[in-house]
This record gives sequence, structure tokens and C-alpha cells, in this order.
Amino acid sequence: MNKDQINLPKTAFSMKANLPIREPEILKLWEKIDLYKELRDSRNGKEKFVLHDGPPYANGNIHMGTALNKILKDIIVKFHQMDGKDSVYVPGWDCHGLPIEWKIEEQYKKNKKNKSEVPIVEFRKECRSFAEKWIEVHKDQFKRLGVIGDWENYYSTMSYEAEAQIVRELAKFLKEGSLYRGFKPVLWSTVEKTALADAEVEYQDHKSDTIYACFPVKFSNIKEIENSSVVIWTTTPWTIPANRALAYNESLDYILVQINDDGEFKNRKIIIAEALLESVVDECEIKDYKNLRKFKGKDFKNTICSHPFLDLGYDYDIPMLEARFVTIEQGTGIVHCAPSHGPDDFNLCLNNGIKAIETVDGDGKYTKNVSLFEGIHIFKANPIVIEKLKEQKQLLINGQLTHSYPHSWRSKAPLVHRATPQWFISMESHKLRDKALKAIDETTFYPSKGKERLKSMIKTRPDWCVSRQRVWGVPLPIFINKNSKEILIDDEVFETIAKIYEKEGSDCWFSDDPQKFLGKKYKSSDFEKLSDIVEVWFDSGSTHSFVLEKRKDLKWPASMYLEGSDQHRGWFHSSLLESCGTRGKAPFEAILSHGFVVDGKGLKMSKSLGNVIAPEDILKKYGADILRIWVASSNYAEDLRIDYSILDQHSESYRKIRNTFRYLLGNLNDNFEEMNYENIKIDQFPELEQFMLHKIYSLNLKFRKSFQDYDFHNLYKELLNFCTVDLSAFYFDIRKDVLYCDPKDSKKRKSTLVLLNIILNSLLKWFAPILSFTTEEIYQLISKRNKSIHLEKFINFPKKFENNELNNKWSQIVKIRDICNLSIEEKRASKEIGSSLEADLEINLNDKLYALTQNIDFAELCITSKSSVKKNTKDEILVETKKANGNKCPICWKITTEKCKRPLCSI
RNA sequence: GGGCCGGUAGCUCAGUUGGUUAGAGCACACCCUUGAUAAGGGUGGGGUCGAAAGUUCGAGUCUUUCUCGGCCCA
Repeated sequence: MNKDQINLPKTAFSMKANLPIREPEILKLWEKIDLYKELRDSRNGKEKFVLHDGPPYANGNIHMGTALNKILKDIIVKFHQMDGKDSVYVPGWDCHGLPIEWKIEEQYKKNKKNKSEVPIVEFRKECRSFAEKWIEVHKDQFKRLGVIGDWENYYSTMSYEAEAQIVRELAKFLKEGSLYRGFKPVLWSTVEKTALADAEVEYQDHKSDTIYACFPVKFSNIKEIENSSVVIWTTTPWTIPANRALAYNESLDYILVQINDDGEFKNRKIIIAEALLESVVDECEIKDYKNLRKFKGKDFKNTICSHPFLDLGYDYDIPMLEARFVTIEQGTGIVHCAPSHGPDDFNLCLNNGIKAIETVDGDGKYTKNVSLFEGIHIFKANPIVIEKLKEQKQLLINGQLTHSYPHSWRSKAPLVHRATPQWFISMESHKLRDKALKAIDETTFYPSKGKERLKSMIKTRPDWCVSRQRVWGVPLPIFINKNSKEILIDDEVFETIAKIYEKEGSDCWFSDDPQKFLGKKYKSSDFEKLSDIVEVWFDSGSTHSFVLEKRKDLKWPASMYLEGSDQHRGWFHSSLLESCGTRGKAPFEAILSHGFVVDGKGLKMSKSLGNVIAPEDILKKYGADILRIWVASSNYAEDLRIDYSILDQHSESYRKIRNTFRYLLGNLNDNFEEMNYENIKIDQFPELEQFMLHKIYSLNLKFRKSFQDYDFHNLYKELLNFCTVDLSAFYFDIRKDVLYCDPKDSKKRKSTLVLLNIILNSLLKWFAPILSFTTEEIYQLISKRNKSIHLEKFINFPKKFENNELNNKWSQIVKIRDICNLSIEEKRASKEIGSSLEADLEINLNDKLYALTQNIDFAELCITSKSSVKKNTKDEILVETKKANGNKCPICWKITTEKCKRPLCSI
């Protein structure tokens, strides 16, 4: 017997994938054929699907989160492309902002240069080239993942076009009047007369004055407290003149206490948190007191107090507001709030309609907004405040405390929170909040829980502060009239600025004569030019305007925005607000959000835990297709776990898929035939082939459904199960006999080859969006039609593939086959037989099953040498396995008593 | 500390309006095969459904508390 007598599989498709070596070669091919351009040409004029890229920050190497994000985007883009749409992907980068400024400053420090000595324009140029450098690095890293996009014409927030359009967007808010000047506290050094970023702050011990002060209750729903006082404790007495509110925690218990000690406070009633009674009594040296009443914090609702300086002209109401930041760690359980002097205070007050004002100037002196104290330096104000509190009989006690306090890293001077002029977009003045909430309702979310998440944030967020006192960003295009103090709002000026930026970028704002922007209409000497820049979330929130709207190949709104779930507060949020403010609608039709990448135990990756895996490590060890399988098979609605054992599992699955392809290619000898499925005469096929066609048809239905729901992990599971269960362990195993041992002109063998063709074609297309490299490798081997698998479309299977009746019949047959396998296994375990071809099956079926399986050859299906079916009165399927009699045919290996009848065997 | 989300075999995931003994693939073990061969087939062992309490005739599924983890906020 010679192996040439049978048709063994033969293929150039190797079993070993060697992805880390092979994938870069495929990348070169895509580059050579200019795949992105081919993709566009192939769908010219078709319905567009635009997944608008959320720009990563152009800084540092990519990490697993970025890789996940880009691969998920690429999978979706490819699905829509293969669905026949013009699925355009334009990657972008976010370039302005503090992190890059810091990197440049760090370099200065290393070279002993001082930032203040460097001209601002030069500094910005360095920031720009830093970002440019990282864009190039990112580009290569993203391409390596198999992501196809318009890499040559990417967008960036620092392009001249972007900077110009950001000015135009701001102009819309300015013209409308929703962009207004307000005040917001920032950390401020009165010595250097400048704001400091968090990173410029260091904490040191500092000795502060402390006071326990009283705020008389003016009105409350708890009538008993109306003639008593709420007590607060603070380490910054100088902020008392700026007090606008008191904060309590609704979940705490509070008590009303009467002081009986002789002195000014005899018979006065005070309110403090119950848990802090002991420490307050102790510190305020109260000897004799009585608890009058206990109540819940939530009962404070609607309580109004008076300022301790009421009689000195501070005659405004001090509302009590609920705040979670109030704790019982220290103080009285009630916190004094000066919105101009603390971020917590500011946010709480803003959410309750109390805006911060300028109470202290740059030098640290009270402004005219603070009566009694105007012109006094805040660091000299504590004794005066204490004196006045005493005078007003509102001071329980004062003292001193050494605690950790923020200082300037340069001058080492203590810092203060000071309200400075900032620019805000109002959530209410032009109904931005309402518009945004409506737009959310009109958006589809994947997973659906994203909708509520975004909504609850929009519902409660305060006005949007869009100004920053930094350097690397788009300058706020604002001139203020020196006399009237009014903002200059003039379309011509805004457009002039935008036009200039389009030509030369925004650096000139800082270097050139302001007259350049004002034109002939205004005199620069009449105006003050702002030097603030726009916060970067406004930049990226505007990408829809300078990318989606400006580019002819895209559309507005985008079909989808897709980012990590943190972007509900980031890019989803800012894009929604920007777009609703300027266009009244969301810039996206759908939002897909994914979870975070965590380690195999569900913990976040961190250097200290040593559980960080970089995409680069995975690419080197496994290849991009394994990473892409990990993305497709994970449930992105939750956090995604990854470690080497998980990747090992996926590469096992990959091998199964690869070998499935290898079997198909081997038996087709790498000869793939295009065929028109409508013309296939299905009824002339054996039932097994018809059954497989039905399987393919129904799998395709599941595939379409999963794809439409962006339910990739179920889609991948279906495909993998098809390969292992339906193909490898069933169809392929059964048909090996026909493929190897039937003559090439056998009708059965030919119909099998038709099936293999169809299966190969189906699998290639189904897997292409996920296994972008491997499917391309195969496609290059077999197809002469297109330049790339990614130019193909999904298959429309003819309805005639569907055959539910046959499917019902065959699911019975498969059940019988399972029982046959159990029976064979028994004999194998007892060492009576080895190979299933040594078996002779005796199957007992009830009337119904017997009638149903008249035309079925169970020996063929169970890969045994012989089988017989008998009628049985019981409903149970009974199978008896015997050892087959006879001699083994040297060709087909079947054991028969007669001479083997098959043409190839009859030698 | 608060808000939101999540926890089903070793891994990735199913699990319908609450209804038999909680499923699949992979991994693992054993066996077979040596004509998909660093492959292929068969069989099998794995689960207190994060914990506890409650509602119910009945809970992986509903409620509460706790716990662990993640994101956002402070």
C-alpha cells in the first residue's frame, strides 16, 4: 500500500503560526497595496459608518487600555466595512495640556534652565514637537495591532485648523452669552502672586489659629433651635468674612446643648454633632451643660443662619447645605463655607446657586467686596476676626494648631485658596443641561447602563470652567474693554483670529501685536487681552467640529463614540456639552463604553503590584491576533482580566482555529473556488452536507445578531464552538474517509469539497474583523479576486440553506451518535477494541427513530466499520458494540469479511 | 467617605417572566489514533452560583446587610 493511492491533505499553510514574525510582513503588504485607500475606493458612495476616534493623549507608550480601545474600534470598523458600508476611521490625538508642559519643564530643570526666562512662544514650540514625537510613536504601535485607519491624515487638537475651529466654537458660546466671567478658588501664593498647580505644592507643618465660632439660627423647620447657634471650627479665621454658607452631613446625629457655665455664654444654646460633643466641650472648656435635644442631620434642611458679623453689616442669609465632605474627624460636624476660599466650599455653593466672588486680591489683601476688612492683608486678619467675634459674643474659644498645610515649592510660603477670575459655560442660562439630557435620551448606549451614568453626571454637574492659567493650549479669544469692562463680542474679530490661526497657529496670540487680531475696527490700547488658555476638555470636546464636520470623508454626527467607561466624565461628557451648546444635538448616534483592563485576579495593574502587562510584551510573545482574540472574547461591559495564563488559553483556541483552516486548505490543496451559492443544487447533496449548510445558515443568523448588538464575546464563542464541535469533532472527522479514500471523481467527495469551499469562505469572512492577520495570510494563499480579505463583504447565504426539518432530524441522529460513542468507549476501556474502526455497532431504536433513520449509515457517522439498526419496543436508545469481524482494508482501514467494495480499495 | 457597576467550574462566557439534577468551549485526567501529527478523536472529574439573612411551595435569578474588586467623585 502506497500513500499516493489516497488523497491526503496538502497545503502551504503551516501549522505553526509564528505570528510575531509573520504579522509585520502582512503589515508591509497592507502598506504596499495602500489598503486604507483601497477600502475607501471599494465603498465609494455607500452608506457611511463613522466611528469617531477619541483622541489619546500624545504622551508615553501605549498601555493595555489603549490597545483594547483601538482593537475594539478596529473590530467594529471592520465589521461595518464587511457589511458593505463605507466604514471610515480617522485616528486623532489630544495634544495640549499640563502633562506635556510638565515634561518640558522637567527637561528645563535637568538642564538648569528657568522656565520664566524662556520666551512663551519658544516653550510652546517645544511642547508641540514633544507631542509630534509621541504621535509618531503611537502611530507605529497602533498599526502593529492591526488597526486600519487614515494614518497619513490623522487629526490632532494642535493642528492649526483645530486651533482655529476651537476659537470659532468658543465664539459661539461668547456670542450666545452663556460663556461668562466668574470666580473660582485656586491655590495661590501671595508672595509670588501666582496660581500654583497641584504638582507645585508641597505640604509642611504650619501653625494656624483656630476658632470655634457661632452662627445664630434665623429660621429652621426644627423650631427648638431657632434661638440657638450653630458652632463651627476652622483653622482659617480670615475666611470668616467670606462665609456664605454652612455645611452639615445628613447622615450624622446632632444635638442641641445648653451651656450653664457662668460668663457670656451662660444659658446660650449651641448645636454640634453628637459624636463630637465630648471634644468640643473639652476644648471650649465648658464645664456645666445640658443636652436638650437630639436630631438627625437631614432635619437641618432649609435652615437659615445669620453671619456672626450680622450687626456689623453682614446681613445676608447663611443657608445650611447638605454635604458629604462633612465628617466627625475634627471640629463640630458643621463646616463653615467660603466659596471663594475652598474647592469643596466652591462646589457646594455653586451647586446651590451661590457663586464665588473676588474677596482677596493677588497680593493677599481683601477687596472692596469685603466690608470692614478692605485693604487688610489676610495673613494679618486673624487677630482682627477673632477680636470682632469676641466683640459680637460669637466666639466660644480660640487657640492654635500645628498641622500639615500647603506651601509653595519655590518660596516655601504658605498658600491660600483664592477665588480668581475664570471663564465658565453656564449649564442653565441657555438651557444647556436640558439640551444635553434630551440628547442623551436620543443616543443608543452599549451597554445600556451607560445612559444612566452619563445622565446622572449631567444632571448634577456645575457650570463648566473652561479657562486655565497655563501656556500650552488654545488662548481664550477674549478682549476686555478697559473702560466698560465688557467683553468684546464681534464676529469679525473672532473670524480674524481664526483665519490667522489657520495660517500660523495660535502662538502669535502671545507674541504679536494685539492690533493684528482687532483689525481696523478697534484700538488695541482700549482693550486688555486675556492670556488664559482653554481647558483641554474643550479642545477634545470640539473634535466633532474640526474633524467630523470639516472632513468630506466623514459625517456629522458620528455613528459611534467608543471609549473606556471613565470617559463618561471625560470625552463623552465634554463632547456632548460642546455640541449641545453649539448645535443643540449630540455629536454621536451611539456610545459604546468598555471597562478597564485588570489583572487575572481582577486587580488593577500597578507597578507596585508587579502585575502590569504591556501590549509590546504580548506582541512579542503571542502576536496581535491573540490580543485581538482576547479583546473579542472578553465581555467589555465589565472589567477585562488579562494575564499570561489567560493569554495561553486564548492561544490554544487560536491553534484550534488555525488547524481548522489548515484542514480545509489541506483537503482543498489550497484551491479555493468562488461559487454562486444560489446555483448550488442542495438536494443532490448527502443529508450530512445539507445539515451542515443549515448549521452555517443558522450560525450566520446568530453572527448577524451578535454583531448588530456589538456582542462580540458571544459571537466569538459561537464561531469557536462551530470550529471545535461542529467541524473538527463532527463533520471533518466523518468526512476524512470520503476525502482520503474516495476517488476524485466521486460525487460524494465532490459535494464534500463544495462544503469545504463554503466553510472556508464563511470562516474567513466571519473571522476577518477579529483575526485580521491570520485571515489575510490565508486569503493571500488562496484568492486571486481582491488585494485583501478586508476588501471583501460578508456572505449572503441563500435562504434555501435553511432546513429546519432536516435539522430536527439530525439533532436526533447526533444524539444517537453520542450514545454510540459511549458504547464504543466502554469496549475501549475494557481493551476489547482500540480505534473506532474496530467496532461494529448494533443500534436499537423505537419505531419513530427507526423510521426516521432508515437512510442513515451510522457506521459512516460514527466512523466504525459496520453498523446495524434494529427496532426496539423501548423508547430508550440502546447500543451494543461488538468487535468487527474480518480483515482490515489496507486503503480505507475498514474491517470487513468481504473484499472492500470501494473503487480505490479494490486493488 | 459617597455614587454607579460587577463577583456563576482553573480560564473565557451562557443561564429567558423565579420552576426538573446550573450549561458550553478551553484547560485538566484517562483512553484511542498515528492518513489534520508539536495535530485529531472518545470519555470523565471539576461549581455551597462572593457571604449571610429574608420574601416564596420554590431563589443563580427578587429584597436587605456584609464582603471583595473596578470606575467616577470627594
